[in-house]
Amino acid sequence: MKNVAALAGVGIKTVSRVINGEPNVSAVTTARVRAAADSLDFHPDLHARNLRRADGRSSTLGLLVGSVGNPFSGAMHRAIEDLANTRGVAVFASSLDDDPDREEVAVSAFLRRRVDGLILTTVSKSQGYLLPELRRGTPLVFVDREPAGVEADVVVSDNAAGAAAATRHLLSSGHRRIAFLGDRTDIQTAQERRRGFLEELGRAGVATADIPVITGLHDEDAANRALIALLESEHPPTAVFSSQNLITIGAVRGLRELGLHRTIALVGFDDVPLADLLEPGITVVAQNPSEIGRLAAERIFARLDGDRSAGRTYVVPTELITRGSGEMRPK
Amino acid sequence: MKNVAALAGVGIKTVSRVINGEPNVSAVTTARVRAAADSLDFHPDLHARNLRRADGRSSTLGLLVGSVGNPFSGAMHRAIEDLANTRGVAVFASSLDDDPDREEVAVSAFLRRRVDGLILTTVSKSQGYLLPELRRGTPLVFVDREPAGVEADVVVSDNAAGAAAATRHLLSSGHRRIAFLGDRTDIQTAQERRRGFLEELGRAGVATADIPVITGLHDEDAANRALIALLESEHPPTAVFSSQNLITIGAVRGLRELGLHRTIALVGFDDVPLADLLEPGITVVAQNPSEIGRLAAERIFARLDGDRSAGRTYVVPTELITRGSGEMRPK
DNA sequence: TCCGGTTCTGACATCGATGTCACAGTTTGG
DNA sequence: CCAAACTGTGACATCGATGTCAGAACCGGA
Repeated sequence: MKNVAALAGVGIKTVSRVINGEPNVSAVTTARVRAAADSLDFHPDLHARNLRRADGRSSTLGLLVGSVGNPFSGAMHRAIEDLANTRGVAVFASSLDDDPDREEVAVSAFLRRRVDGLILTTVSKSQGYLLPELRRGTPLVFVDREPAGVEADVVVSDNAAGAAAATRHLLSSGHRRIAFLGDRTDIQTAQERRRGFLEELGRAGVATADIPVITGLHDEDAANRALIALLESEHPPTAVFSSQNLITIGAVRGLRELGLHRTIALVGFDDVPLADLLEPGITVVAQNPSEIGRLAAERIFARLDGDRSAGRTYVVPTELITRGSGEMRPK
Repeated sequence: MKNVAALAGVGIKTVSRVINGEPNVSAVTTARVRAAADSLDFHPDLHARNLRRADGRSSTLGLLVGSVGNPFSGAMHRAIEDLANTRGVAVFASSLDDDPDREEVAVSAFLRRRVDGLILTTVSKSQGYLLPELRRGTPLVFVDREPAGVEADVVVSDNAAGAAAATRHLLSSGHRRIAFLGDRTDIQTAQERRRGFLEELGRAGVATADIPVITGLHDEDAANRALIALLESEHPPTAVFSSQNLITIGAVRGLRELGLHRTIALVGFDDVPLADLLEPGITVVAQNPSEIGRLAAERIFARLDGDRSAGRTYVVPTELITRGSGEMRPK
């Protein structure tokens, strides 16, 4: 900026005025400054500006997700970006791989960069470490999973209700022996989905004692192996509820390997790409990651705009999409 | 930092020394400063540091992709993030939706934030506007598509060779009338793939005059409709080469709608999730987005570490994965 | 005891911008 | 015609950190 000022033969403050469109600069001066800035390819330093500015905003958001490589996170990220873009806010994203140790490190990296707000998919046991930051006024929104030990805005899918709907769907086709394939139990949504599943069975009067409930599956392979073992056991289920997309894919592979994909019913939680082109198509309870992202960003910006209301939980509904795999009746 | 210094009863420079692990601070003072910093939940301001620091690095990278919601970009993003993480560098990502107007705006937003390097998927006609930045020493890596008017590192898939391999594969099954479904011709990779396709036909001595070459398809729907029109025409092709993943999906849907998915051969460029579970499985020429991302990040950091060699183009090989759809012979 | 060399520490300028304020020159209104 | 108000401009402090430098306290050796 100093260089621009020197080249234009004006004071740096006048350059600042031109760059920021402040009034009271003559047309001639403005033109001279513009020309100088262009010829030097000048881009104002947002961080330096932020340092002095009254509101101290960095026009930056931090996003913590499972992995930026996963479609659910990607869709959320995109929705957040779209809203942030309209305000000139840039988004940092960081992948956690559901590893609690990385959570606090990643948050700290964002805080050091003075993000205006944080949108996070929780992994660790407690988010108490965020309390000082919350008190400092940094808007916080938890997405996909509910936090522990912090009161803030939360945007989640209706996990229990979605799981219940999936279960009800299988029950209504006459299934009674429905296997549950679940993710690691330290993941909050995994618990919720299991709860929804079991409660729905309870409501239907199905004894849950000998229902196969398998948890701790965190990838395709584990799900695949678990399902095969189950189907080869003495009392195989007639239907399967796979409570996460990778698990669903693992389950589909397992069913195909045993040639049972037209025999055993399957409903998955979370949509899977191309699920409609498989034979049979995979029936799923779909989440709405774009809507989750959009809402989260909306909350952040509302807080930045001065909303001081108490933290609220926003529940985004899930949708049962029937495609064939979930409508087969028990043999 | 001033507050920490006051609370610990030392000068701010001493706090700076403790935070940065500089030598010559007594154990007692260090402990006092640490305690004060903890009790105030102090996070040093990276931007302020960056302002004064000799190297002027912001520990930040800018990434421009098609869309953070698309799996190809996601995989690339993830690989870049993983490498960046090992150096404490955070990554900004921005989606362009292949819209040239957004490119320069997004780059400018990154430049204002003083990113240490830029990794970009080019959309606009010319990247000449980046020359001043390049001269200034900001490392630039172009990924997926080659730039125009700028000499820098480039990491791309072997588009022409991949397309040629796909074409060869179809030719070897006896197909002669192979349709080409392509993306917008202003996208550089789309051109390359078309070139690879046509050249391979030429090498095989197939007259390209009456080969259906359709371009300008940018989404599933357009591809779907184009293929259906083609198959219902007077001289339908016996095989299809769909040169991009959304086009492949649209083509698969088209074939199914007409009941021709076991009759017309199909090879796609770019892998598609769950392609192996379809019937028939989709034969594709797969790219390696993780490797592209990894290489790009590696180049950026090499430049930051002082590599001054001339810009080079790195070509990441593609891989033909046969799954059924590409191995059907013409009827 | 005194000297030179460490070790520890803080005052101050600085990075690139903005906020405040003072000041000169130009209008405007009575 | 002069005071008041407005317009256009730049000097300087400031944001939160680090780099420089100088000074105080302490050390060991002659």
